[in-house]
Amino acid sequence: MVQKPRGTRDFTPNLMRRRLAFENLLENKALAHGFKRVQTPIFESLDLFTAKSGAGVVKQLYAFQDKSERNLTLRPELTAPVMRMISEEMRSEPKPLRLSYFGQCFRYEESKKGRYREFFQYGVELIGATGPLAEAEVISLAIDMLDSCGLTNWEVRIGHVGILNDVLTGLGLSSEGQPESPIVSSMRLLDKGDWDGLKELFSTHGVDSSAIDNLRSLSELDGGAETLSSAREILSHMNIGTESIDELSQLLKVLHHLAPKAPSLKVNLCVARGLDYYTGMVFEVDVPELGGESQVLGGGSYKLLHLFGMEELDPSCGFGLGFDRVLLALESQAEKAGRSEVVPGETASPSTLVLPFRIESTNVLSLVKELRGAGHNVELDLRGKNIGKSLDWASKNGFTSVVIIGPQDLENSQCSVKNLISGDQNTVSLDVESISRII
RNA sequence: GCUGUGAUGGUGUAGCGGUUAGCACGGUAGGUUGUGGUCCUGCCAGCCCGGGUUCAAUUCCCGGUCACGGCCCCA
Repeated sequence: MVQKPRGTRDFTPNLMRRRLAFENLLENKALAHGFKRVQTPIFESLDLFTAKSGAGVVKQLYAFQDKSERNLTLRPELTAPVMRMISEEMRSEPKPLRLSYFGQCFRYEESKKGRYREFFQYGVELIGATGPLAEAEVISLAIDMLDSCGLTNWEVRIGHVGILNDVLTGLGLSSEGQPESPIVSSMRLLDKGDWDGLKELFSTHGVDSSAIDNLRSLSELDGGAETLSSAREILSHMNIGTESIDELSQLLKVLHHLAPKAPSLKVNLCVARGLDYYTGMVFEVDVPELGGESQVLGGGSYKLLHLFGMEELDPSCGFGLGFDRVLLALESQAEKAGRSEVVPGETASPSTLVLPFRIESTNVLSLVKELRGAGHNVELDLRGKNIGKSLDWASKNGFTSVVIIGPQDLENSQCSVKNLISGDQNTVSLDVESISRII
C-alpha cells in the first residue's frame, strides 16, 4: 500500500477542526494588532534562499528543476518569500507595513515528533519601522497569541545581538571571515554555552582570556529588566558602549505596558538564534515539556531587504510561530489537565440532520435549501434507515438536532424537532422560521 | 550525519517456529415498519515490504520503509 511520504501528515476532519480554530485564533490576534495576511507561492526560485542563507542550505531543501530547467525549491521558510514579495509588489505602499502569513514549509531533514518535513508556520513581519517601540509591538503580538490560545508553562527569552556584537568587536574580533567570522563563531559558542570552545577561539585570535569571565557574567544574568543594570556595569568595565542595552531596556519597559503577562519573561544576552542576519533584538519562546524540539516561536530584528535593493527599510522585525509545535504543547497540556477542548473555540458548531421518514426525500429538499440559506449547518439524511438507527447515527456524528418528517407530518404541515443534547422534542410547523427558532 | 526502540484488522491491543491469529472499540446488517446514546446476533476487516534460515516464519536473522526517542543541526 502506498503511504504518505516521510515527515508528512494527513489531517482528518477532527484534527482540521482544531487546526482551523487555532489558525482563526492566530489570525484574529494578528488583525487585532493590525497585521494583514499575505500569501506567497509554495515554491520559489532556489536563489531566493541561497542568497539569504548560503549555498549550504540546498542539502536541506526540496529543490528541483522544472521542465524548463529552472532551479526551484519548495519554500523552507516564509520570511524570505515575504521580503521578495515586498520588493516586487509593495515598494510604493506607505510604510510601515504589518504583514502576517500562514502556510506550510518544507525541509529535508530527519523527521520526528515536533519536527516534520512538511510543517506549518504562522508569522508576521513589521517592515519600515525600527526601534524598541516597533519591536515591542511585534513581541507583544507573539505573547498575546500564545496567551490567548491557553498555553501554559512557556518561557520568553529576549536578547540583543547588538550587545554581544559590540562586546566581541570591542575585544578585537573581526566580523569578516570564511566560512564563518570569529564574531559569528563566538556567538554560536556562547549560545551553546561552550566555554572551552570559546576559550580556544579567543586564544587563536589573541584575545585576552580575562574577557571570558566578563562574558560568563553577562551570560549568567537571569531575570527581567533589572538585570540590565548589571549588564551595563559589566560593559562599562570593558569600555564598551551601552546603546544596545539602552534599547533593550526601553523595549522591556514598553512591552510591560503593551503585552499580556507571560508566564516567564527573561533577558538572556546569549540568545543568538544562529542566524547571521539578525542584527538587533532577538527573542525565542520555549515550552520545556516538549523535550528536544521545545522552541515554539522565534524572531527578532534582521536585515534582509538590502538583498532586494531596499536597504533603507532595514532592519525589519518579525517572528515565526511553529504552528504544529504549539498544537502539540496544547494537546499535551490539555491531556494532563483532563481538558477535552484543546484549542479555544474548536468545538463544532450546531448542526441539524433533516430526516425524511417513510416519505420521498424530494418533499424536504427545498426545506433543506432554505435552512441552509438561513445560515444553519444542515445535512439531508442519505441512509433511509428507521428512526432509531438514524438518531443513533446522528448523535454519533455530532449533530445537535434532528428534524423528523413523516407521512402524517407532511399531511399536517408539521415536523418533530428533536434536540439531541437535551433529548427534548417539539412539534412545530413545517417552515423555515418555526424550525430556525428551535434548532 | 550518528545512534536506540518499535511495527498484528480503521483504532488500541493479546499471542505463537506448526493457532480456524484472540479481545475491545469501530464499521455494517438485522432483532425493532415513528424515536438515539443500552442490550443481543450475524457479518466486515489484520500479522509493514523484500530477502535469508527452516520440513514449516506473523514469530528467528539481514536489509528497506515508517513511527517514536537521544545526540548533531535547525535559515
